[in-house]
Amino acid sequence: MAAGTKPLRSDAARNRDKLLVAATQLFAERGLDVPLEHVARRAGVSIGTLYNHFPTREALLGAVMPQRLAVLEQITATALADPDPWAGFVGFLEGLFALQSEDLGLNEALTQGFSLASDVSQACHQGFVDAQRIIERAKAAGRLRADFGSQDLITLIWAMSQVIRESMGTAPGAWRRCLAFFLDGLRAEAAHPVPGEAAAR
Amino acid sequence: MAAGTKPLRSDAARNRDKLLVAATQLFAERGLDVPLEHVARRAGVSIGTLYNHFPTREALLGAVMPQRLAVLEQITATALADPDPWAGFVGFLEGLFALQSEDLGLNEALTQGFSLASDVSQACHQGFVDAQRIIERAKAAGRLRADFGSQDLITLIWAMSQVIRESMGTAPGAWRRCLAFFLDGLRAEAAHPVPGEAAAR
DNA sequence: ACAAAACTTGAGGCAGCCCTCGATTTCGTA
DNA sequence: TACGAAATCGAGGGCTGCCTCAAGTTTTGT
Repeated sequence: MAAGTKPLRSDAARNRDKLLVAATQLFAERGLDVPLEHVARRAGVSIGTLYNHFPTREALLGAVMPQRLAVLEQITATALADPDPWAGFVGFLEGLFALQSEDLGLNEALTQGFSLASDVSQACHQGFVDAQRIIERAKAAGRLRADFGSQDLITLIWAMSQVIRESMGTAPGAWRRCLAFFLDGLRAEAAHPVPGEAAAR
Repeated sequence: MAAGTKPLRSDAARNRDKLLVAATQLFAERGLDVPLEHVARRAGVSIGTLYNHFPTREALLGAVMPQRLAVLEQITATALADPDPWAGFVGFLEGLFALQSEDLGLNEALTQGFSLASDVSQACHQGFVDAQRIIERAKAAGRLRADFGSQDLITLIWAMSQVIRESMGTAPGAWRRCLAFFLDGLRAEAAHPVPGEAAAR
């Protein structure tokens, strides 16, 4: 597709694909810190080959994560299409966290978020632009409390990511209960004055 | 005090103290995974000596953390002494999280919580027994939502711990805003029906 | 002042993970 | 088929952190 890069030799293309598949699986199962040797082994390829295709871990991440993050776009679109802005907002969060509960790597990527490879960080930022529209719409409808900003969404993601990680093994789905509590505090009618303006960054 | 253990030679006792001080500092600064070599170095002692006194990392944690966790008892007592049960509940949470924001090791210990050395886990469990009374009192007063259980407190700790860790560097204190949102969802009058019964464990 | 007991020391072995590079194999083409 | 370029392989060197133990040092009681 892209003209910039020369076509790979057939075996090289095959190996690259096997590496992407293995990396996608292992990042999802074990998180972003999985040893690259494990990725190579699952791909049935030597560690040297892995480094041939992806000279750094970030390069591999950059090839794998954007695909996974793209699923979020679908969720965002569905949320914006919902006639009820509040239901859209809630649906967005549930979709986002459900995704995180199936993919530890995605969970970690969204937590550490923007400090990662430019590809990943790029995709994250784009996602947040869209998310902002969901937030604004729910606020405009008078359902989401007015003092909830997009930095608060990031904070919420930090919080829920951890809940998801901790409960993954013993009680998957427990995060839904936590989210329900949190949402009750985000309704406009629940709002009490809050200290300090939205956090930094 | 305890009769079980023989008195240490004076230099040994001195070194043990230096190790405890160094460990307390470094756990607080760098978290529970800090290399034990660093602890030994800060104590001005060789790594072998550290292992003499504390044969495992858990032993060192067991000697350091209970002291830190004891601070919580004071906070709990203050909370229970508050004439307003809701204010006591809120004060307890604010005290707990303020403590966590000053001590990364304590933060991690409370997150990983019960899977640690028996000493630490012991102290955690005791703390939760007390916390339960704070919760019950606030519920009885009709201020805390009735479906909030002590497992939900653990979940809340998971959530807030992460928020604290992530915002430590850039925006210390940002967690207060998040907590305020969450508290607005915990008031009795904010409660909407919530899915599933309290999570496992 | 001395010897035995208590304690300290730090080099060194182990393990996991990172990454490189020269030898070898495979592919595409003429 | 045979050749050169492209790609693969995996042993090995580097690093960090864990933990041990034989040799050396300090304290203590007499």
